Amino acid sequence: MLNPTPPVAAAPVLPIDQAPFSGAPAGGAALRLLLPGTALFLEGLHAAATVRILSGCVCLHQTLSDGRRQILDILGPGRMLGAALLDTQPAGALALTFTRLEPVDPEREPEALAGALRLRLARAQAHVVRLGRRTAQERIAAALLDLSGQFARRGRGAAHTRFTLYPKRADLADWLGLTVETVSRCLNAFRREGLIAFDRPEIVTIRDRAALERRAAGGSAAGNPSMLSGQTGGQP
Amino acid sequence: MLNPTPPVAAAPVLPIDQAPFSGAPAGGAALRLLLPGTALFLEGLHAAATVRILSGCVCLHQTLSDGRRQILDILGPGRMLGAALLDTQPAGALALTFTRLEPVDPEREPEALAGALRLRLARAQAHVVRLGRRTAQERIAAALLDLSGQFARRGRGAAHTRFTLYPKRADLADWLGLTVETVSRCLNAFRREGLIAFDRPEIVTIRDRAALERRAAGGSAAGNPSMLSGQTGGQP
DNA sequence: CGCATTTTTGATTCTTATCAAGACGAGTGG
DNA sequence: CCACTCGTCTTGATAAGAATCAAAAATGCG
Repeated sequence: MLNPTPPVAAAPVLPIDQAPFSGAPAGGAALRLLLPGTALFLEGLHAAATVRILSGCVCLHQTLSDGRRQILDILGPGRMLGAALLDTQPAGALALTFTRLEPVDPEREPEALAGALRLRLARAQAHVVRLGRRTAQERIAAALLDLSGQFARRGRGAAHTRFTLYPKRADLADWLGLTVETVSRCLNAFRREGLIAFDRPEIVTIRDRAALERRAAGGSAAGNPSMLSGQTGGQP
Repeated sequence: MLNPTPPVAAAPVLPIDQAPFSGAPAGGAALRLLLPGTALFLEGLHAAATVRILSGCVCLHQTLSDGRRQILDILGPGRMLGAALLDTQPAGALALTFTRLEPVDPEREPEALAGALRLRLARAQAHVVRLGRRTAQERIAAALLDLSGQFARRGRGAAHTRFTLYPKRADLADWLGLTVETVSRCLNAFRREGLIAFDRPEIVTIRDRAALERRAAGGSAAGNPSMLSGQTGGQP
């Protein structure tokens, strides 16, 4: 079990409040725009830095001693990031696309911070469930549902089923404990079966959400209609 | 991927403040003693109930729609359990041995509660790392180190290396996303190699902690000395 | 266009789940 | 005390799933 994902073509590692492309919007508080691939240096982060994602996508990850990388969570708009949400473990964050951040003052909204912490825990536990004794297809199906919840913009009325899959195949692999090849095979299997559709690998459409949910819950191709599991989060 | 663990020979499911064998110790606050196999009903738990484990062992678990069970965490003395630490997900707790609980007043020690929440998150993330793309032996090795940290009573001076493995093989399997057979095979492989020792399956001695740490970090039998990973928690 | 990255597909190997059955221990009842 | 049962643990044989190895398409960029 090896073959660490080759070191990401790393953008410069920056302390969280020196991210590139800073802007100063109306309110006076600094807004930040991150380039895809920008790494936020969160390990020895000083206390007060907490931000909220306005748009884009960030992954939280941990690099293991043997070079393997484990992505802990993938965060979309509305989710928070920073000191209090950071644990003792060495961890880092990486922008997966152009991402806008907004500073959060923990004094002004302590509730939001506590809520974010609970959300992180709930999602971490949901992810444990996704990883424990589940097949590759179950994991991928659950991941697609999770990400669609975070990144599909819901029109009023019916939910849009098309969304941008910001994490690349390698990111999904590192998140779900699989290999790039397996991720690709599963996605294409789902496409052949008509559960999802995509022309370019990054734009995914969910064609049969119910079937995907069955897959995520352990139902095989021949559907076993049962309650769905997991799926925590979504846009607040 | 199936074969749900057969339904645990379940003890009665009780609201957390009606656990059997209640006692009233000196302080006036109620102490509770749980029998092995006692299930604490945590799903729709009303707000104020929070307890601290004084002795024994409790596992937090989630039962999936298809009957499979995922153990989220295994808690030893000092760890807390209850409302604020409980997430939206349907979850339950199970005493794995005789367990004494002490009620905690969130008003009197809000810090402890916040700390417990952070510890839970840190451990959940560590567990994600354990489950993601790691071999059975790596998972078992990491689990043994974790549990020894929580359950080996440290004499002053050198740490004791013998501890009670409260979770049974089936519990370990449900925790680590493996099967009972694989858990048994790994433990016996470690024993044959002299990393650990046990006469009865429940009393384990760590004979070569450094080697176990290498295994947990991904080193094969032919050791690759590298930094250890994971292992969060321990007795406070 | 040519190069680098990402994605896809195929062939093979390895790990672990699955299926099956035996060993051990503790508790029960004759 | 022993035969019996039940639950747990162990061990073996086989098969399914995913990793690995290898290489070809697709995509994006300078």
